[in-house]
Amino acid sequence: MIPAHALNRRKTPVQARSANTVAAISEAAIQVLLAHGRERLTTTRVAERAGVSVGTLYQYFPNKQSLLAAVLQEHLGKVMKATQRACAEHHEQPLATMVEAVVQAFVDAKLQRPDVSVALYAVAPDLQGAALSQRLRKGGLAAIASMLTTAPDARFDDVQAVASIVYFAMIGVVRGTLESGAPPRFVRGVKKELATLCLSYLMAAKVCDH
Amino acid sequence: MIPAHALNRRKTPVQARSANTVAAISEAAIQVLLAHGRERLTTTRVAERAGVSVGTLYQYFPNKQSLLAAVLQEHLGKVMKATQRACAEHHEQPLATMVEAVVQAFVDAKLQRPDVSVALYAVAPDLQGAALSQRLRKGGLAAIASMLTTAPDARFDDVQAVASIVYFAMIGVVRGTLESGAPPRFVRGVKKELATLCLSYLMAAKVCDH
Amino acid sequence: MIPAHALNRRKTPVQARSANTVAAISEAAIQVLLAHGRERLTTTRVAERAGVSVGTLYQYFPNKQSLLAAVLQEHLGKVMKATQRACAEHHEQPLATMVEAVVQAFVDAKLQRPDVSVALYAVAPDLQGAALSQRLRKGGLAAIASMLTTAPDARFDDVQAVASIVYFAMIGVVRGTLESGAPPRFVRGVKKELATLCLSYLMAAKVCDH
Amino acid sequence: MIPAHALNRRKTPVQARSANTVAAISEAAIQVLLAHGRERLTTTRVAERAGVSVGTLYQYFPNKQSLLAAVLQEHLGKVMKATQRACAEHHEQPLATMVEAVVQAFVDAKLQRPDVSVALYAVAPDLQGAALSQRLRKGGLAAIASMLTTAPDARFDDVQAVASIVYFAMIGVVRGTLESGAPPRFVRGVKKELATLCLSYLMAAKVCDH
DNA sequence: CATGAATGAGGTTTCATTCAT
DNA sequence: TATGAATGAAACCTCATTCAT
Repeated sequence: MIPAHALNRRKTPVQARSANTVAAISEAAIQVLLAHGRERLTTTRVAERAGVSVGTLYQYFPNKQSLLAAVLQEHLGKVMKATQRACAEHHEQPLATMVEAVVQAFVDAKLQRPDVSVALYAVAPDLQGAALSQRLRKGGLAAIASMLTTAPDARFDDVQAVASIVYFAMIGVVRGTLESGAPPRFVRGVKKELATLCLSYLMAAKVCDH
Repeated sequence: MIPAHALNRRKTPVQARSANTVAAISEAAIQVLLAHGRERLTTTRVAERAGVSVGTLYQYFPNKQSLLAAVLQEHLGKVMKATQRACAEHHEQPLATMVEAVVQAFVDAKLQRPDVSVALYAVAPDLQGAALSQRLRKGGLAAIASMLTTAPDARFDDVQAVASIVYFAMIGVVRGTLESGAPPRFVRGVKKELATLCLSYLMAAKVCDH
Repeated sequence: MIPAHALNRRKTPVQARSANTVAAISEAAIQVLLAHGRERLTTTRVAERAGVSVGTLYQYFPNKQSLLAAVLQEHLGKVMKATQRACAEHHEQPLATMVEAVVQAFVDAKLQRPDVSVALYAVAPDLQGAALSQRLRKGGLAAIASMLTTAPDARFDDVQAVASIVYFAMIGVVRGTLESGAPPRFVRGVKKELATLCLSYLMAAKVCDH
Repeated sequence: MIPAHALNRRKTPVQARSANTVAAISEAAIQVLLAHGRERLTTTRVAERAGVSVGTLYQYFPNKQSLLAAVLQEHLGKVMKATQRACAEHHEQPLATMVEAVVQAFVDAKLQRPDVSVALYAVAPDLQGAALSQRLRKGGLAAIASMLTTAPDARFDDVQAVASIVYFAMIGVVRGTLESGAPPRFVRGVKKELATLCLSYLMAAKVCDH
């Protein structure tokens, strides 16, 4: 419906004032999402919360979708970046080290703002958001797969497949736990289990002669 | 906003004709969801697709939410039922058997209508849907936990925690795979990996003296 | 911008009630145009004036443009029909008779609702309206040209060209007179001059040997 | 709504720089009109196209209407001036000479920028524009009427009426031809026909005893 | 003088829901 | 019971205009 390019921001803030405004709007979007839920997130409400007028909002975001996309992008982007960094930094390490590092990075990133994570689960499916999620998923997957290839103590028949199992399991466990309403503190405790889950699977899945 | 009881159906279809109508509407809702996406699912469109008038739709569902809730309920309910049955039927079996049975049941149920599964991911977050998902999640979790308790070859410190890891991992892997756009056929192939994932975790997590 | 098909009406009124509603809306559009001018013609105002809600308006017209197009179509259509009929009914007549008949028909049709004519001059240029005007112009032109071909007392080198001069002159004179704010009564008096204008031109333009 | 005096320009450009700016803005308005159409002509877009900021635009024009009025004024003014000059210069000439001169002047002026002529047809009706058109029309009419009075070879019962017929016919033919999408070159060819139209009418309309 | 970020009234359009037929 | 015309609140978005920098 909405052409893809319509999701980009309208103007890059040049003056300091603008930069603030844009940040305020993004943050307001999250606040409204948390306070009112996806259905009741309206551009007017977001602008109001950000302390600007609707018109201002539309100076920076061509439409509602693009605003949500930006917010989603920012959040999921951070998580993916963290994951990718962890992967990159642990090439050639033993499986156990890899797993622990990635799980740690992923969970910590998600828990940076647990409420936002949960709220955004509801936003992602919105049409264009799907494509975005897709892209980010691919990025994470690729990073994990390429890391696994370098493991000195394991070799896999189909790294892609193995990586996706691990990745999706990780995502699923964190999401499930968060959505269960568990306090972030508790979620953090899940890290150990998650590491066990991934590591034991990888050990079981690796080609045996190592 | 909408009181919980308003999500129930308006009248129980007593005549055969009514039952058909209700079924047609539910199915139409799914079709519209698939064809137009959540945002463009309107009661009028659903009614039209079902071959009835909006008025008729509102005879059976007090509001749009209740319609979506019913659809979601039906689908997720089936999956949960299948999972629960598998659990119940494999009490007191060795871990390996348990895991295989549950994974099999869960995945098969989800793949009954893979497109619908994917489409419904977008519907679930809608306010009341969250509560519904919550309930269904709890049901699945309880069934798995209680099954695991009876395993002759394993004992767990915190079955609840272990069960939720397994359950969420399962959900995550299936969801991730489906959303990646993988063909159902491929998803079926994931069953083996999923069983490995769960089983190896359970073996690693069990209290050691067995 | 707006695809052409989006200018058609949304549903054909089946019940008597609907037919009334549609008529009321069209008429209201004209009233608002006369009372407030093109710039201040809003769908809300039209609906209000028609005594229905905006929603109702949009049941019959997919957008504002289509409403205006319908009104324009109706008015200009009538004028063109009248012109075409006059042409058809005076094939093979002497030039003088032809001219008088056509001028008479055209002016009378326009003066049926002089205020509407004037108001609609402002509406026509709106993007899609241009195409519509174009079509109607072509219709009138063709009718006149084909009539002129049958004149027993004249032959023309380029009937198309001659016809368009006559037609445009007619349109221009009526429009100019109406826009000058002359009372309809006066405009009617212009008919004689208009006939003279057209006839003397045709006599001067015809190939001489008649 | 807008008081008439608000249509005047805000400051008279005294410095050369200002004069350039004003010209650039006017020209930009035309460009935008041609490229985007009346509906999508916005002050921001005009300013952008002119290479200045909106603020600057508002330094010279108190509001959008005044900008359009200025553009219209400029264009129609030229046409009227040309017409008036031709009239003034051919007092006391034979009818045929008069007609040829005026037609020539009018058409040439209009064809100076045919695209602009067409585009401006859409702008004229905008509320205040009507008054402007009115004024200009009157000017042209008066010039023609007063010229006709001096014709040595003709006398008219009602010069005003005769002049308006001629004038409106001229306007109508040129407008109709331009709006038909005919290339300017072709329109130029119409001049001869137009002269015939006007002259033969005047001959027929004059009081006979000459 | 020029800039362009900010404003916010107001326009178009949608859609869940009702109710007379 | 079924219908579908009617409703109108409320959403999204635009754009003329101002004013602090």
